[in-house]
Amino acid sequence: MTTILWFGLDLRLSDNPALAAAVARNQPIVPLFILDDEDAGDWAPGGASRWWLHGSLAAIGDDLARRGSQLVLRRGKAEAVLDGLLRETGATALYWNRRYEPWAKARNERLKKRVAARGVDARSFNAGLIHEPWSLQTQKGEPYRVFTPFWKAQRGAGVKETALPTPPRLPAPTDFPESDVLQSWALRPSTPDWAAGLRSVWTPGEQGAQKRLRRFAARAVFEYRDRRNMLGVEGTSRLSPHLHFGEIGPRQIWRALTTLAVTQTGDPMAGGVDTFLSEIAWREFSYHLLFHFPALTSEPLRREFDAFPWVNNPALLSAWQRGITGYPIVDAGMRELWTTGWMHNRVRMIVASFLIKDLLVDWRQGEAWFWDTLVDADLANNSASWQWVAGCGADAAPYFRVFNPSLQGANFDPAGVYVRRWLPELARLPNTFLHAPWKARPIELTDAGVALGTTYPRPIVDHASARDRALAAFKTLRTEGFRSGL
DNA sequence: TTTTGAGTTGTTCGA
DNA sequence: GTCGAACAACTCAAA
Repeated sequence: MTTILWFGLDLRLSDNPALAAAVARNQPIVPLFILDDEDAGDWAPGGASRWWLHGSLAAIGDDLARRGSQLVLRRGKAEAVLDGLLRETGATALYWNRRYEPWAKARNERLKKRVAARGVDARSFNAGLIHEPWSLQTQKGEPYRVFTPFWKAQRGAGVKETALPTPPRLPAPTDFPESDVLQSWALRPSTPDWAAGLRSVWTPGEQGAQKRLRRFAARAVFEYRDRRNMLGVEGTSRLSPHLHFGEIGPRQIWRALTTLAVTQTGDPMAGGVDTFLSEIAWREFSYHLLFHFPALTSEPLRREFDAFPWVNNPALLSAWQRGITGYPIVDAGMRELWTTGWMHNRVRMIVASFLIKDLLVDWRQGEAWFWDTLVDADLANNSASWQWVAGCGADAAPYFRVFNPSLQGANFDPAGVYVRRWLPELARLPNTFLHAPWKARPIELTDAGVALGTTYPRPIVDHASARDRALAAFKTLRTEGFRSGL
């Protein structure tokens, strides 16, 4: 009467519906994780995500062991792995929390039918979203295409479900099935080991997630509205990778912050809570879009962008990736990404705008780079956000919104803390020129130890003319409307 | 059915 | 230095 509990992007024991349902069944549980790269195809986790996944699996493995259980690791196509394991264990139930990536959704629906046909109680639950993508809809019964009405609907609906407790023990089978050794999956880099910067910043796993939440709730959330765009301070939650892997759920965050705000002020949305939860809602909106418009990952939602004259220039793309564009705020961001697997949200917009509008490089190239380098790489968020900046997505940025990198730097990093942290070669430049070194006089560069073109690059494009070029290119588009959902 | 108000994150220009 | 307008036109959501 064994239950197989199949983990995915829900690597936590608290408030985990599939786990709670398995425990309630009161039969032996076999916890399982499948490394299903083949199923995921192009969207198998990238390098930074794999590093995180290793840590997260190790953490939940330990948590399960402390509760008398054991995480079973298998690799391959999920349907084949599950066929085998159902046979090995004679399990009569298979529970998991839902995923929404198009490849996973299709696979799991197929799998559920197949397994259920054999008499196995196959059930899926919601651990990853506040509301299922099909449960929020406009009055006409259609998916939302604009964020604000979506957010109003979501806020109005709130979080009804109460938190599910962490089970103190999981009933164990007499024997656990064989498991791969985590190390053998080689999810972490070895030669070269580029993960030192990641290790110094992040603690994958449920406990790391709870710690981040506590830290954010203790202080930063109440200043979130004012400080989230300040690059020199830690004004954001840094919960994104934990959320992606489901080490914490959005409902847990919602409950924790609204409860805190009520206690302190009587208003559940007080201070920065409303602003922060609207960012959580952006994540939900991205999933909403991905669910209803699965082409989101690789095709512009607005059809007219099919004809956009993107520039295929590997040298420009490479300069952007390596953080040698000559625009300090862009280069600082790209190096923060490379070093830590994460980038401040404001800077993500700046570098994305630069790639798309200043370099006219196809947004999908940026999407792919982020996919490989971000520890929080998330198919819904990544796709929706790149489309948003490119102007081809839902509720997209107007075409004339072109970020000026030196102005953005001056506005959001006025003291140069962020740029100096990631570009030490510019550290001695005075603030006046830090975000536009090409404007400094030779003597000022020399004094700061900067040799443009040698120790730090000259700008690879002139922003003013690049802006004009982008505006001209975007103007050629004629509205053709939304890509069909199917 | 028709109408209406609104739509995450910006920049530049000219008064 | 500061401020408002212009940068398009369209689509979405709801009344």
